[in-house]
Amino acid sequence: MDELLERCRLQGLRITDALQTILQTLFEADLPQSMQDLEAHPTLSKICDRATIFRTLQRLEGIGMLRRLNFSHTGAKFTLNTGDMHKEYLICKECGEVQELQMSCPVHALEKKIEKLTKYSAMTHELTFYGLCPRCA
Amino acid sequence: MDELLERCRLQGLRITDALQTILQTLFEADLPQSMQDLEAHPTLSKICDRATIFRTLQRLEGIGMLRRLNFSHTGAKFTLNTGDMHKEYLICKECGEVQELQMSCPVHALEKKIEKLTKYSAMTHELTFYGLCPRCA
DNA sequence: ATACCTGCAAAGTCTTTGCCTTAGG
DNA sequence: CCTAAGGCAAAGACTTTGCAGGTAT
Repeated sequence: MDELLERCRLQGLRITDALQTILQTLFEADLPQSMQDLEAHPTLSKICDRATIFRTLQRLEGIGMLRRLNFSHTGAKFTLNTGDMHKEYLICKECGEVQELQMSCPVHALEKKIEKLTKYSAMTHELTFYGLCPRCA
Repeated sequence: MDELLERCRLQGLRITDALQTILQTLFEADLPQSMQDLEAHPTLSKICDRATIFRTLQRLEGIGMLRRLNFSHTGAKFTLNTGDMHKEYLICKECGEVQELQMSCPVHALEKKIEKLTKYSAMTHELTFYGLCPRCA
């Protein structure tokens, strides 16, 4: 957590209550959070408003600390960017439940290949699985 | 194309001008189309309005004829669902250019495994690559 | 004839901005 | 101090819906 703040500081961000609380929230949440999740967060909702959350997320994404995930149906969600490693998710098409998948990235090597092949740079990818959870099936 | 219409008919959809033109457009377009792309389409824009496009896409997706792709930045796009096969795409983070990737699906087998492991059914996935195209880099 | 479709316009839903104030470094 | 960050309210950008009238089957 302190390390995260340090990274922000080095990138020139000011350490405000909003910033700290947003980082804290994302840090504690084991699943990606949407703007709305954050707006509804008991602590966060008290100390800052929508616009601040929005702009803070924007800044954090800007310095590469956040990964933005674009899930169908549920809209964008954010999660802390922890280096090379990243997780893939499984979403229920019906109720929107998000589940983290335990596996190493199956397309990492492929990504490099595409980078060479297409002359695109700064490659990243998003891999998301969708299905019906047992309850909704 | 006739086969597509036949599938619609069998599913109980009425063969209207809007339906035919939308299918035609998606059929001819080699890349996924967004609501806005379709609204701006010279032919389509003349014969029906936004709401009709929206509802027609909804119906087509409902009977499994469309695949909805949720790309970052650019919003949802649609492409005809051609059986088991599906394509993956590479998007430029800067200008939004969409490029089709020539490869067989690298996570098909994995999908089955996850299906068993998680008890989710009707599994699908979305795999999209993002990068900076040569011009934007 | 009768569901199903459509157009228009309006209501939603989120995301994003402008502008002036506050406060971190 | 000086500039980044925040609050509030309003503008945007799309997506979605209600309702009255049209049309495929």
